[in-house]
Amino acid sequence: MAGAGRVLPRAFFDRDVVDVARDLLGRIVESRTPDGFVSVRLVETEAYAGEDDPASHAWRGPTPRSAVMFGPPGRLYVYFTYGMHHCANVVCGPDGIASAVLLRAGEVVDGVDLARARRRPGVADRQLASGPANLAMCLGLDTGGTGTDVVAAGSPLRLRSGDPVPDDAVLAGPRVGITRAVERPWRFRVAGNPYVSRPRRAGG
DNA sequence: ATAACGATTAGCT
DNA sequence: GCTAATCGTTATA
Repeated sequence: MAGAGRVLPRAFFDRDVVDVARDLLGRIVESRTPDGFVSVRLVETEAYAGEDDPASHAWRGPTPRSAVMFGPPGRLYVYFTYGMHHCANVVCGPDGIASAVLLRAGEVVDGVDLARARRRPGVADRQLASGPANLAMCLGLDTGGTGTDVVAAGSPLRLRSGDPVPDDAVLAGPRVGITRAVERPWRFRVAGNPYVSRPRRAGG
């Protein structure tokens, strides 16, 4: 919204996915749907580096589900998992290189009422978007959002420049919920921020 | 056609 | 810390 800065250009996403994941902290994701507007300040992300990354959905080449990851940067990849959850990624790197950043957590800064309505009743505000599935829920995203161009004018989901987080305020640690390539420290979060996905030890 | 499992979460011990 | 919930995707036959 006003004050959230300019819409991030496609070139922002057309870079090394690890750099993009770190640089997305402090940026604003905004969702505009028929039922309203919600915006979230990102505080936690993860990088997935495509065919070279055993933890990535793109690891063994394109499938119907992961096809969008192999396309141009700036598109959404929303997948359904555990029979009940949706998680949202933004495709990064040049066309043909399947990498993406998983949006893991954030602070709802606008449209809090709508975000609350999309979550179970009674959820604390600091937990509204704490976790990738919770964040996707706040934004009203499901697999139908896959392919959305977050750079296009009038897109229902866009990213704005917000206030970038300086490197010395960023913690890097292992990614969550994966069993392969666990050692790659490609989860990034804002140090000491209360809106990160559920309480974890510092440095983790 | 079928089986195994997952980039999770909430609730309970 | 442990586990049920729940179904699309993927691999295998």
